[in-house]
Amino acid sequence: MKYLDLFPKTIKQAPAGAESTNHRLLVRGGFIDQLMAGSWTLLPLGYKVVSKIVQIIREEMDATGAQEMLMPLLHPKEVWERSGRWNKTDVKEIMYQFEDIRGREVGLAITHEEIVMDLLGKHVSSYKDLPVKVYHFSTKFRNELRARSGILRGREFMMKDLYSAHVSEEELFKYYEEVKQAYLKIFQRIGLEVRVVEASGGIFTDKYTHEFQALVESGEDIIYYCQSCDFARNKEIFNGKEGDKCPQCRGVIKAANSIEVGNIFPLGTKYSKDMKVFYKDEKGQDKPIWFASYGIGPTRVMGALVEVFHDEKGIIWPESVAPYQVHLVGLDLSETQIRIKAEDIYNRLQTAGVEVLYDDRADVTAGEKFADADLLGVPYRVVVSKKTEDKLEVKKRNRAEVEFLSYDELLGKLKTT
RNA sequence: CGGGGAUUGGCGCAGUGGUAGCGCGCUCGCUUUGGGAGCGAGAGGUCGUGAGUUCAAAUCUCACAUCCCCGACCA
Repeated sequence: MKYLDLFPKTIKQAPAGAESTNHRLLVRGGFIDQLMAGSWTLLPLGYKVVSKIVQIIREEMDATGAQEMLMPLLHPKEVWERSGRWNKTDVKEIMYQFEDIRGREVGLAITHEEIVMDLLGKHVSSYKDLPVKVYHFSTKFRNELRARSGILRGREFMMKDLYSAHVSEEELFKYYEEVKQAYLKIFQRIGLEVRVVEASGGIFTDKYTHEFQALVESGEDIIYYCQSCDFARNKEIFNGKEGDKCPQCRGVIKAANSIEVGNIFPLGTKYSKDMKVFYKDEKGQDKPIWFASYGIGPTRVMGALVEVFHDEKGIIWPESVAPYQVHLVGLDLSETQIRIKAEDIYNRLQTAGVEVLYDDRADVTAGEKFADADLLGVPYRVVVSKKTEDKLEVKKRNRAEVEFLSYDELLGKLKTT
């Protein structure tokens, strides 16, 4: 991509009142744009990052045997009445519910348990039809009392939600563990350090659930975790304080701020019973379906990454989700030979399958180009100029030193990382 | 929904009663080119909305809207 083709341009000043890091940097870099409170456009750069996060999630979901599909966002009241959630106070608070022009009552998707149960009711009749593992990436609408923290808490956001249906509790928890491991792998690939934390189920279940919490100082959640073992609990269900002994291993409990980037819910047979969706076992008897749901918000993950990986100049993307691998900066482009060389490097990198953002602006000073490169946070900055002669000046975004490499040496470096 | 702050050109801001300004950005020209350049010339605003006070309102009063922050709530 040539810089001049990129939409939109970067912005020098952050929007007034934008305090959270992800808000400032993502807006300044042209990754996202705010339409109204809690409602964001993913601009081309932001969409690229989210797409990479989505692809990593997709690969790991598929690896568990789950199948991708796509469900509607406009839901009839009736399907939500079957679970009893349409009129639940805490659901009504966050669900956009309204009448269409014919007076039909509909709601915008806050989650899809009801829709999946409806599907199971139509398509699952025997134990032979189970298990079912389906997921989709789609928009969730939640009318938060207060949208905030940039893209971290919107009223409309992207979510991957996976649903699994099983014949028994044992089968359910076997798969539940498998998904938990898949989630850990996803966050590891994305570069986000997370803790698996016990938490309450909110509007989904009365049982405890597991949250995936990224440890970030600016996070709005507070978790207590053990320094010696994997014990961790959300503040909302932890009766203790920092410095206490771990109930699991007697280690020391620490408190930390965090951002919830994923959540898995072992819902049990509640939805099956509430919505009267059963399967027939080997004896021909109706049995409730064991059900679970699993969510990750790719847009929130992008925001969390910025909260974790940045410095005073801008974003520092992990390589697995960066919008480009190389930010090629051409300086002294008024000199024909240098322009030819820069374009040549650009073309060769692209042919080699490297994603390159090429700053080909001729009327902009070096300082401005470097500032943009730092802001956008692409992992490798490669400079072609008078000074670089027959080499390329390569600098990693997260390091201070530069090195002068040949094209082949650069390519080798990119391939090995 | 409670508390606080804000709303003036595309963005960031100044302007405490007398007919609106700065920086950045944008357009044109010239000069520049290793850390957000210089000079010159331009374009661009019924000052969030509505009502009120006043000879006169961006400025004072009231109401509303929107955005941001804190709280309650939450992927």
